[in-house]
Amino acid sequence: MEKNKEKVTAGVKEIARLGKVSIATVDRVIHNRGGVSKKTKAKIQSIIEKLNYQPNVLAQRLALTSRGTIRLAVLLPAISEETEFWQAPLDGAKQALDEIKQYGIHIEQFLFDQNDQKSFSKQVKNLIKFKADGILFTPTFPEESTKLIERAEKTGTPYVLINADIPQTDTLCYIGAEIFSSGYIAAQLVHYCIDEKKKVLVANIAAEIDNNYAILRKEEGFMNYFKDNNLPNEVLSFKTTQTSYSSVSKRLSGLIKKQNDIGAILVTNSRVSVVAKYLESAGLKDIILLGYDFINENITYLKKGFIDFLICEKPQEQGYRGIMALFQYLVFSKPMEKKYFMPIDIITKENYQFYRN
Amino acid sequence: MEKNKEKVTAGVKEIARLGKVSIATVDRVIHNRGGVSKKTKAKIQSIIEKLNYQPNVLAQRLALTSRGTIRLAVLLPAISEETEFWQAPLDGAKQALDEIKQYGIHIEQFLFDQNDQKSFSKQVKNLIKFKADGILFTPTFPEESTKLIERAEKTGTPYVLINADIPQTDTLCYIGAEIFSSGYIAAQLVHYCIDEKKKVLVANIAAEIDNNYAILRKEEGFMNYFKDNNLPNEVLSFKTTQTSYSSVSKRLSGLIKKQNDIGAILVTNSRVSVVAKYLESAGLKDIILLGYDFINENITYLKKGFIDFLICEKPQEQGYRGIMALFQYLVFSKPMEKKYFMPIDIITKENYQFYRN
DNA sequence: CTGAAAGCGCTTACAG
DNA sequence: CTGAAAGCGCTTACAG
Repeated sequence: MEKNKEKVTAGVKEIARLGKVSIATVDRVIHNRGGVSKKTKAKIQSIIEKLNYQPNVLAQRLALTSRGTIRLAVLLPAISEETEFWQAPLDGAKQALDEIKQYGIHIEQFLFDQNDQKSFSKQVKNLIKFKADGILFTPTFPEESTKLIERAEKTGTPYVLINADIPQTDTLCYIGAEIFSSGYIAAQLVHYCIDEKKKVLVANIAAEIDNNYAILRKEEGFMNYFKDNNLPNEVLSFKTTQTSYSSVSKRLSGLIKKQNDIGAILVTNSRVSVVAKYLESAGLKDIILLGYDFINENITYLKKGFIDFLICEKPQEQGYRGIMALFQYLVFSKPMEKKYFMPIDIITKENYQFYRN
Repeated sequence: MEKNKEKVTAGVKEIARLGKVSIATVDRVIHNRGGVSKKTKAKIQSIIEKLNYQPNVLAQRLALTSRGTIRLAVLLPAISEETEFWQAPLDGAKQALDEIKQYGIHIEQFLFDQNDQKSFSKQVKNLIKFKADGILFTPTFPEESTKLIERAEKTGTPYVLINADIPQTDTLCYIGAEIFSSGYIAAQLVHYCIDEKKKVLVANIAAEIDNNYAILRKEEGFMNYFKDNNLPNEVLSFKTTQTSYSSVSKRLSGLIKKQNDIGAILVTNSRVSVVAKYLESAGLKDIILLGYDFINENITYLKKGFIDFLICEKPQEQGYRGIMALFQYLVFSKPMEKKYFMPIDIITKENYQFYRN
């Protein structure tokens, strides 16, 4: 390999030489640590600017290695029979950990039952006992989450919300989709796929609905598309807190028998596979079915042709970015972005095999 | 911040201590550099395994900083009036450079006119003169590209192809979409959006078509979807090497007057905005229009509703990943993936604002 | 075949 | 307010 020997960037040493000071002083100026005379500070700053100095991140990190472990807490729903969705953010967090564990990062998991508020509260308590340096979580239960946030702000602990934000709250950092849009675009797809005379069914299948901001907001986005575009399609609503297949299929079949002109069904969360299973058993191939999340059961029905579109928001990347944001913030004081909106991906039978969660 | 002082991972020093050798010897064993007695080597290896030693990448890189500059060459089409598409991979390469320039990486650009084979050949010559340590390029002209590859393989220079592969050639590393699928999925969308009685038009608008593998392969994918699914839609073909608006619009309007039942048009590359402009001027709002690439002109017509779907394959990320792969390969001997398929993204009016190229 | 020492660019006690 | 020195974990001449 042919190589040059010239330096690409000047370092603290060079700045110190030009400024006729020690590198310790240069470091003080760079990081505004104080204890430097105005005159020296100005001189060094001007040199830094002239040289367009860029710190060597490698060396920075290396020098900090000995500082001890940083403890991050992850508070997310456990995966359940109902859905494996939450595996993805956890995988993302682990992937991040692999990249940064060398720098003394430790992650502790606090998993709760997403249908049980008490289990959430309990894990919040454990988390507080753990005294994390940073927190990654999803606000499944808004009230308890708000308490956690208040506590974190009091102790100055940085935190990142993923997957869903808390409405009307000024959270430190949210990484996830703009949920309204994520419902809105589902409606656009329906609009492309069905006739104006057909009816549309919105199905909310979750143990907890009224308190579930993500579901409500998605539905809102969905309905608004029809309003905004003056579409004449009749939109029906279907809600159930009984998420088992037997219960859902029974209620669905009753509804579909009454309403004969349903052209499309949107399931507002990852439980779309339950509906797909019903459509398969009932032989209803012509209804366009849309839902959320790239999980195995859903992919199965996507392949079979019973699910037509899955909308996904890279949950794994959300976990990954969340941990990385905390890391960068804690180690390099890098400010966190208030809102980092993930892309809203459209997955079909023909592109799912290339998708990266 | 609460912190632990315990080490997460043992380093070479600890291994040296346990093995009663110097760290230089440990290093020799780790990297198989030779010059170590069998006995010592075995001893050290067993310690390394027992400790599950993971090298500190930071320190590795830092120690290599002084080794001099690595020179990477980027060979891509220049952006032109015709299309700004190639800005994205270049931006990606620059983004990668920002992250790694501290480690002595230099990038030289060789831009050519994608409608002029001679300009490609000329830049290949310049590139060879440059004596790059690694090459990132797109094989716009397959024959010349093959020559470049042969030369690179002879000199042992690693190279990465982006955006399009060379068919039937065993290239070292390809980063981009599976192009056939990228046409196939366009057909799926058409299938969802139009009636069986409607006709479909495939438009190839490019100065060079017969030699353009990407366009041909996309069209193949598109046609195959209709075949595979026994769709009755008549598929018409439209080809022109005159890419200007005046020429395209004239020919299109002639064709559309003759064929009155066109329900959808697919443009096989980024020139879809030209067709959109025509549809706008002709007031043809009901024709579904699909094309490729997230570029400004296309987004404009997406917003206006004349383009319905854009299919994108993250060109910026392709450039980014390409440079990173070369960097990792040259600096850390990390083997390159033979094929890294990008996701095939579907962009509409309602999700484009969250897209990350 | 092996080791002592210098260096990568930064941060951090510590001394003055 | 300022500087000399040690250290982060690794690599690399150089000496033996």
